[in-house]
Amino acid sequence: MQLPPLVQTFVLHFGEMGSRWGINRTVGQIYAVLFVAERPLNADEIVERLGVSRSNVSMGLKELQAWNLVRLQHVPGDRRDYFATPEDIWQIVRTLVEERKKREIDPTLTLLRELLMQEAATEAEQHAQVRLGEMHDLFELFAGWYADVRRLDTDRLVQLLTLGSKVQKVLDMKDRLTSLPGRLGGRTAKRG
Amino acid sequence: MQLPPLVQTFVLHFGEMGSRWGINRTVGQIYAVLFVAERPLNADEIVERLGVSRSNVSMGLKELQAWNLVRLQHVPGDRRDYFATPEDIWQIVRTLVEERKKREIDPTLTLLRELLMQEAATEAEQHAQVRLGEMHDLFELFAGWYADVRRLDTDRLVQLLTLGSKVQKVLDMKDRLTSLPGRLGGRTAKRG
DNA sequence: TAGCAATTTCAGAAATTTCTGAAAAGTCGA
DNA sequence: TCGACTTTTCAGAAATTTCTGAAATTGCTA
Repeated sequence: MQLPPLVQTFVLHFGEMGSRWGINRTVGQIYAVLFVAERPLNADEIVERLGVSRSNVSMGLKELQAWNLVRLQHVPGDRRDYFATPEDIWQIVRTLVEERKKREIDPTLTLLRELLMQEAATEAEQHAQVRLGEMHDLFELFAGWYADVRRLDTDRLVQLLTLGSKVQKVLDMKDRLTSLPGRLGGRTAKRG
Repeated sequence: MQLPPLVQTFVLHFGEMGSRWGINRTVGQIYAVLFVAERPLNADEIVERLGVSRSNVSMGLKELQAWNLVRLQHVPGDRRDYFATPEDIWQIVRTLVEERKKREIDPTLTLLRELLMQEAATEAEQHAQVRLGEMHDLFELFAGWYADVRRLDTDRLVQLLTLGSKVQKVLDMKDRLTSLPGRLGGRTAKRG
């Protein structure tokens, strides 16, 4: 691995974290290298810096592009593909929110819907369906939340996160000023 | 695997999703079985339903307890340990928020702090530090957000998620009624 | 302390994921 | 169309993670 110490530490850490974020080590490292790079890099430059195989970098870049976490660019007079992370760090947040929804929420929501349509034969299944109903409502709430957050522009996103401990106060305020639709406590919001 | 079809489908799916959520298949399946169960189950009952080894269930339960996702109970006159998922599904949300922070945010935040303390020798390292500074601020914002959300009671949590497409409106409202601390756009909020 | 029931530990087996090298496919200018 | 350069694919190797069975440990009762 051919990197200044400070950068190397960051890249290695990001590689390890990758596995906790659903991407593999090399993909995490590639992202990290591109994130701190002063200019777009081509695949061979990444190979050089990380000391992994060319094919591994190729696959990693493909995955990062699928996640919309890196952008393909071209340098005039150079046929090779160059890659960079989007300049706006907030774009990353929006991307991650979107991908998480797609990978972690939506598939389960689809399955839960199907299971709730089925006829429960036994008593055990009936009880299970009640529980699955609760989970369905929870996931649906999350799906909506993620979808909404994704649509926020950067300023609003920053605001939302900066609210911090004031979330409580703002919710109180909202409470006073608007009427809430439907029932909320206990069983989560009722479907259909 | 000894389960009614509907439950089996759910359990298998949850096992697969587990890997996307940073837990392994069996751990996901154990959680799923407990979630739909009508009463607390002991380890052997879980072994029976899932068809995995006793030791695997033991380790899985240990991990779920570490995550605070299952609770150990005792049945009078029975020496065995019984396990159940907390009755309040919103407790799960709070738990997951907390664990995500602990596993995904905090370690990176710590590292970034350290790297920002270091003296940058080269120009490349100086540029890297600027980028790491941006990432640090982002992670700090997230850490604060997670910490705040974790503290919300169930009603507020439901409210927050139910806001849905009204997030934008509420932020506008907040904008008008309160003064915002510090700078927000462009470079994320400045440190110390 | 012995004897039994339950749980935990852990080394190695099995399964899965990641990575590589070699070959194939794509792209461009002449 | 050829040839040089670049990227992609993919079968098998390597690494990692998960799972198991056997043994050790814990805890209880007598």
